Amino acid sequence: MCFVRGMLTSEFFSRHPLACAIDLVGCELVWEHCRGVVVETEGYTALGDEACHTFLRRGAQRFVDDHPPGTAYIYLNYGIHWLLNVLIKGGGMDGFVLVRAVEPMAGLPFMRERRKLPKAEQLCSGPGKLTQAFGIPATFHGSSLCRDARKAFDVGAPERMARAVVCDVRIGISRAAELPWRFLEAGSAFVSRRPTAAANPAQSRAAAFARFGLTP
DNA sequence: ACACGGATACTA
DNA sequence: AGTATCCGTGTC
Repeated sequence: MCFVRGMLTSEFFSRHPLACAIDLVGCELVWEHCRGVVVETEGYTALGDEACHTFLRRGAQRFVDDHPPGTAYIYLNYGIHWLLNVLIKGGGMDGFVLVRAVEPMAGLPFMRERRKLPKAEQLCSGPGKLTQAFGIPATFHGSSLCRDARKAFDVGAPERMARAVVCDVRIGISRAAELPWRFLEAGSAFVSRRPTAAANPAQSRAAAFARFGLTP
């Protein structure tokens, strides 16, 4: 994958879900006046992953069938929090990437107004927090993140993309929770939960790909 | 430690 | 219509 500064296209989301989850770390999430670097993601595969919505929710598989890669999959969790996922499709294995944490870069006054909290480290340090901070509405569910540059993912700055990545187990799920499919920017203070440093050493993006047998 | 809260997909 | 489950957050 060749990284050129600019909005990510459907091509980016037409690879293995874990490859997309790794490469989204360091990219920027853009939503109107708000912008931030993605520092934590989780990968979910439509097949062989009991934690993926396609495993129990009939509508989820229909969603995969009916939408192109790069479509936003937004759902309500615990009756309170809206969680932003991206549909990954067309790369041999379909699935989703859950955006779990973002380091705010622009639009912080808007985020503080919606979050009612002052500390920048906690504005977007969780999947429910970031959708609230960015003001991403549930009505965007089913819309493409590849169509409008004001509501999209951008490739991050080179120095940001060069930072090490940490692989850790996924968080907050009861099924298939042991899979190390959570990816964090090494050393980030903006993640939802810090990884256990000893068991999960930081590694290069290429090394993370190699760990899962992925090809760039 | 616990309360909060609603969509989805079951059973009947 | 009733029940079980769910990829979380804030406050106690």
